Amino acid sequence: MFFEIALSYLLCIFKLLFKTQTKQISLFSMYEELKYWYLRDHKLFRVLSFAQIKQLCIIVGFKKANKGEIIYFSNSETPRIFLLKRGAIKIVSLDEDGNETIKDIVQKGDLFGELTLESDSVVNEYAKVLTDEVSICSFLLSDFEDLMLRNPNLALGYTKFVGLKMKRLKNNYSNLVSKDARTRLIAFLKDWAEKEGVFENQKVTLGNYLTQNDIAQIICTSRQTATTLLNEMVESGLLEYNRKEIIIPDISVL
Amino acid sequence: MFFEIALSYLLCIFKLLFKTQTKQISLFSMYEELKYWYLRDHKLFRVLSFAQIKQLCIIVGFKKANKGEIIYFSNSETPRIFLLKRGAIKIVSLDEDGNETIKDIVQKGDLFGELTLESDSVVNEYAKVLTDEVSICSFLLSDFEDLMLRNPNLALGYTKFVGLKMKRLKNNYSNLVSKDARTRLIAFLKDWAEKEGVFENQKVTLGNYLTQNDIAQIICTSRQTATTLLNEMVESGLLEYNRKEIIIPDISVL
DNA sequence: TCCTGTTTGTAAAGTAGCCGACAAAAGCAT
DNA sequence: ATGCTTTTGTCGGCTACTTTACAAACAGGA
Repeated sequence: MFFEIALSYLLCIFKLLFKTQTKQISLFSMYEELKYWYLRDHKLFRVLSFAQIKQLCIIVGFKKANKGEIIYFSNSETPRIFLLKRGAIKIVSLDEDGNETIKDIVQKGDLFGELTLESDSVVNEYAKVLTDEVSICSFLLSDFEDLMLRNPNLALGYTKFVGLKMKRLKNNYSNLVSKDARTRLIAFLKDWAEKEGVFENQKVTLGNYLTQNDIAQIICTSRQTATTLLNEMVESGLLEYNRKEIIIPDISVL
Repeated sequence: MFFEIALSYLLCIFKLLFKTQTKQISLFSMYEELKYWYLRDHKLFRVLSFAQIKQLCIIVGFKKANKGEIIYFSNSETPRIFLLKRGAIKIVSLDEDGNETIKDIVQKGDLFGELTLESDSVVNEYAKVLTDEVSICSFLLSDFEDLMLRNPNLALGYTKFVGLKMKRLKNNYSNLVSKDARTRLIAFLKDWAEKEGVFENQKVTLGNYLTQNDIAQIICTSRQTATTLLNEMVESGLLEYNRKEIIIPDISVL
């Protein structure tokens, strides 16, 4: 098993600081430091200075969870935005008829939660942990709004970020309308490869934390169809597939 | 042919002003006045004061067009945001295979264009005028960004606005995934009624500027299916339908 | 190790909605 | 009116998918 990333970060910073300037560094300030790094490496917050982030202290929660765990985050008393620091989760929504659909796969470094800045109580969403373990930090929507009001650059950046999400969704939408399941599967695999794949020339290796059922839901088809398509692709040599990893021998011919 | 709306508006204001206070009002300042009102009645800009809007002068273009006209706006040299002042248009996108899909129906008071603040040259979109005539004004994306940087409140408001669009799209998406064509048609009609319908108790009247083909594209089905469904609904008394208007006798039973 | 729940594989039957084809109706310009 | 274009109505065949159903393979805990 691995240590919590927060801990390792802390340790690292701790060591460094001890060597150079042990005196006035309290544990509290190290905690602040940590928050800084957590936010710091999200591109959204790059526009802010070190001092600014430190000052703001908007992170109010850390959380760690293991595979299979379910994290409820919608209709919470106080709306929050979450930042996934490690691992991957899926956002699942339960509609009135009781069937669950995958809204999104959130990976390391991604934000999720009330991204539209308006909490709507109607939707019933929760997150399910896909990887061995995840760590998540969160801040209050209201704090974030204040922060944006004081930093128009951040607001602009955030708007573009939401815009990007929107563009992706639009793309999925038009795929769903005009392309068949096979094409959608290929598009999804390419996407996934681009985001997380390890490239060796044309060969791409993906750590596979999705079941075929997950994949099916993402590309909006039935589990059986997804299974058949995947096996067909394995058959024709486009793919190597098992529960642990997916290898695409040559992504250019996918 | 009709005159440019800007011109006619100008003329109108011009006349009025001449009667009351001819002295210090220059033509320039009247033009400013006009811009003010155009922006003013979009809720997004309510956070700005009269003086602020006047100062900003971000509107750079007016345009008027008639039914059936096509307005190209994507991949223009300088990215803009447009504000539809009157009428309705559809945003159509042409994909690589040459089939056109309706991206959006834009009604009076709505914004369209590079809403995500990032121009992407990939998509090939244009607008087609649906109503007898429309008037449109536009401003430069860069001006708008500057404006937001100076008015964080506006930036926040805009983000929420984009978020709302996103929410709508998400909703459509999940309808498309889990509901059949009939349900989608009903959902669309309800939506439309809410946005533009004239209510008399449970009876709603809609000015119909869409062809059945348009409707079909909006709910993502074939024209034939849409036609059949509509006729079925007329048959069963849920609807009165003709090319000019749609009447829903009782929206509660739709 | 076995046992149990989850995930994957496969087949057959059923179906919503697409597509092509054609005709009638409506709108529009001359 | 007269033609010409767009829109609407209707039919049947077709197909990509869903659903149901069951079995094999796997994974993880006791």
